[in-house]
Amino acid sequence: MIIIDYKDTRPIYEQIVDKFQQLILRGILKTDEQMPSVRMLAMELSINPNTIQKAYAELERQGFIYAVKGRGNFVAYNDKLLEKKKAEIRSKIQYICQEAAEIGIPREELFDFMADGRKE
Amino acid sequence: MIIIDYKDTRPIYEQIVDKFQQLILRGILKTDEQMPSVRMLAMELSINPNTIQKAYAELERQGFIYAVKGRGNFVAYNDKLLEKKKAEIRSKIQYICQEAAEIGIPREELFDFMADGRKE
Amino acid sequence: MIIIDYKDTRPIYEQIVDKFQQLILRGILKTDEQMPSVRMLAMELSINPNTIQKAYAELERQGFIYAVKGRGNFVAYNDKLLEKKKAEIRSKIQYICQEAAEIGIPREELFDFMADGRKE
Amino acid sequence: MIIIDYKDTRPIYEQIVDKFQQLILRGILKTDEQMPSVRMLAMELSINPNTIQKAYAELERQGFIYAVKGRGNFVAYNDKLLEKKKAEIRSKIQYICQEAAEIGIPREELFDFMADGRKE
DNA sequence: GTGGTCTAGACCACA
DNA sequence: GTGGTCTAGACCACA
Repeated sequence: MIIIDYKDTRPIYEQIVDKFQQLILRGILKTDEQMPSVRMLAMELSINPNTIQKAYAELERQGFIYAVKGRGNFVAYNDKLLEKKKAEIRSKIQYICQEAAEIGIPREELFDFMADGRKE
Repeated sequence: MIIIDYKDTRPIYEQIVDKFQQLILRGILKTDEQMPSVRMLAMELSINPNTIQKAYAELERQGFIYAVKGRGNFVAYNDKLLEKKKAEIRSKIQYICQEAAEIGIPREELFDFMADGRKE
Repeated sequence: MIIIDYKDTRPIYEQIVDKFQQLILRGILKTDEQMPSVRMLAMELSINPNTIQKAYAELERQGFIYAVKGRGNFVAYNDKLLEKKKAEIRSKIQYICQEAAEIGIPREELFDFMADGRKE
Repeated sequence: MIIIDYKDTRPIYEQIVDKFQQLILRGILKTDEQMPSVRMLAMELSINPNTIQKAYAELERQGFIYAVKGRGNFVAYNDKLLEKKKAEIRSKIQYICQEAAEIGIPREELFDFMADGRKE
């Protein structure tokens, strides 16, 4: 379910957070479904349990999961999560637009970049 | 000319690199114009000369400036730099598009995000 | 494995880069094998960690290794590296050939120089 | 006669030394001919007289010129200079051959590199 | 004065 | 423990 790309420049915990966000937002992990336990997942991925812990803490902070002491972590999907994630993406896009504007790239070209991506 | 944002999560040297890229790509710094000296800029920004050194080394590696020992650093603008920077931005946009696609955000919405940014 | 020659005029970090390039290109260090950690190697060679850091950053930039935060640096050998290194050597040879041509040394003599080296 | 390339990575004094070596070895500057004065050349090239001084000192050290106090610098060409320069080039070639050998490039390929250069 | 290299050592994020 | 960034400051080559 989760595959870590060690050649990815992003930290491992971030890759895990991203992956679970996708699984939850796309409905592959359903509300109240149990998340894999920290230890199991750490074993499965051969990584440090601390790293999973950090990823889960971040997912909880963002409202994607909730922890029940002694029982584990569970999916906490609700309608607002998608909105949050969208806002995040929106903010990233606008940051790049600004970067482009600062060196004089017209917005039309950015639209083209998006269209290009579709074909690849 | 250069302002460091200590709230920015990016390292200082990277902020400096970005800022000079803009100044050069926008033509504010002209070809063969002398860059501020490592020591002077370090003093002006109250940061360590090594940090400026690192930023300048990166700019040189990317082809934005060239160093002449004992004389200083100079702007090395050439036509391909803008193309390179565009390719970089294009790649970032497509990465985000993919991220959006993975959670089911239609591309039309991304276009809207771009349009929004224009008004702000 | 790595020996620094203090009589060498080249900077230390460059000697380290060269040495690791050799070890990787000759296959002595295999793909995905872990590099010695920055601190360990610094201790072993009795030089400053920053210098190793600089060498590793350069090796990463050239595509010889990749860094994973919190885990270490790993060999990233790929087929193109040898080609790149060859192109570098080719360029050096042609530079010297030109130097020789400028003072009227016939190319045949240069071939002899190469042959001489074989016996030494 | 002398043109400095500020985009050349080599130091200016070295470019000057190289250029005069060529002029002398090719016989364009004849034995006992007077060299341009340090000040004149510095003015002409718009560079620091110290730099010319350093270049001339190096040329003298290598036996290419000799200084007469109060009169100037003069060309000291003799048969051994060409031999010296050849030995220098020979040494550079053999260094590169060794570098190539260390990563397993067969000597035949180096011969090809030389041949290639001829056509370009 | 100008850039480049290096040391010594701190502090942070990540695993 | 591991890499990455940064400071403070020295020393060298070059102009």
